[in-house]
Amino acid sequence: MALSREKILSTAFDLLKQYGLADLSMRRLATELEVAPGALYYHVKNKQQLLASLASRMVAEVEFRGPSPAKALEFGCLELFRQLSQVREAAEVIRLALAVAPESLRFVREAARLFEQLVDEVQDGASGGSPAAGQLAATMLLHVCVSFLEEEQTRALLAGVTIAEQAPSSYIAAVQASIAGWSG
Amino acid sequence: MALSREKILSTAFDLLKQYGLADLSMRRLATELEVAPGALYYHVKNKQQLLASLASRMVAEVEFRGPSPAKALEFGCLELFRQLSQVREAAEVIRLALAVAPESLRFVREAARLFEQLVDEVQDGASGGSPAAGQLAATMLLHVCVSFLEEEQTRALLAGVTIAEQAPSSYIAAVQASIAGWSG
DNA sequence: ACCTGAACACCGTTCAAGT
DNA sequence: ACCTGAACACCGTTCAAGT
Repeated sequence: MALSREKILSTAFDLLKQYGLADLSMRRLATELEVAPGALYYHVKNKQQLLASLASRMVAEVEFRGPSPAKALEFGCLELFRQLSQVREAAEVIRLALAVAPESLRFVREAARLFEQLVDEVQDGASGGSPAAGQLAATMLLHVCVSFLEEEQTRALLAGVTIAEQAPSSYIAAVQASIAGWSG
Repeated sequence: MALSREKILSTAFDLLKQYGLADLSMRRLATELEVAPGALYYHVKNKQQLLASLASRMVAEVEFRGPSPAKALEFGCLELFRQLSQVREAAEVIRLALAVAPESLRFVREAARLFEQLVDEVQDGASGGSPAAGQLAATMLLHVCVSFLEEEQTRALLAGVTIAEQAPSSYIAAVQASIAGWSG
């Protein structure tokens, strides 16, 4: 089968899950795909862009559902934890994308929208929270989520146990604090 | 002058400030110090430990002062911004230390103590917030601070301007939200 | 005790040349 | 259009040998 951007991305994802970020090199990826290193650069611009695309894919399926903006945000964060818990070094990859192009992440766009609704609701005038503030809150929330996820993953690694898919109470507390702090 | 751990650390700090993390390699550092690369390993265990020590030094002088725990925390975060604003890639270096050994950072220990006081105050019984919760809140706060600092630094870099030492309102809002969310 | 020289096992990226 | 081969300019870390 010929090389393709899609094939590169999915193999990179497998490598990340199995061996971690340190072993996800362009050369290792090329070896895995049985091509020369240079071949990759015909399909992706560079390693940074590849990792940003990987981040998008990692959070692409997270959905926000709930009776209120606050509940939907909380739900989305729990979904996020479930989907990233088994992905080694998910935090670093997400942060890279957050630094380079936050709006490229569906999670950020959705969460920003919900934060704006949340502020509208609390202030219950209609003038509305500014979109900039919404995006700020959304990136903060994602930063908090991945930081706590990372802490749990590190803990699990050191303890030699597999991490639960269900987010621990400390994670939930941090998420609720972040949401509450923003809508107060 | 003979090589020493101290000299290595301060030169590494200079390199970080001037050229950024990507150019802070063990080999570059050795060249700057006019020694062979291997010489460094007589004084530091490895690059990771060197960066963790650098992180400690970067936040060592931040002090928390104010009439209440909440105000002191806010003050400390503003101090943090001032002290890190001119340090390129401060965020990445701090996060590394947070992942490896959070309690090695004075900032985390102090903030944890203040969060415990804060919770005691609000609940105004004396039984006390657990130390684990305090440290959790402290690491979250530091994660939020460096994430927002990073965002400002990136923005300034793209705009081609030098970042202000005074924290912007978005930073202050994020800090207040984090503190408020935890004491609610 | 402290440092050098040299090696080992890697990196990301580019680019002429081939098919 | 797509890929190889080979190079360029680097990495972190180790370790025998020297002073």
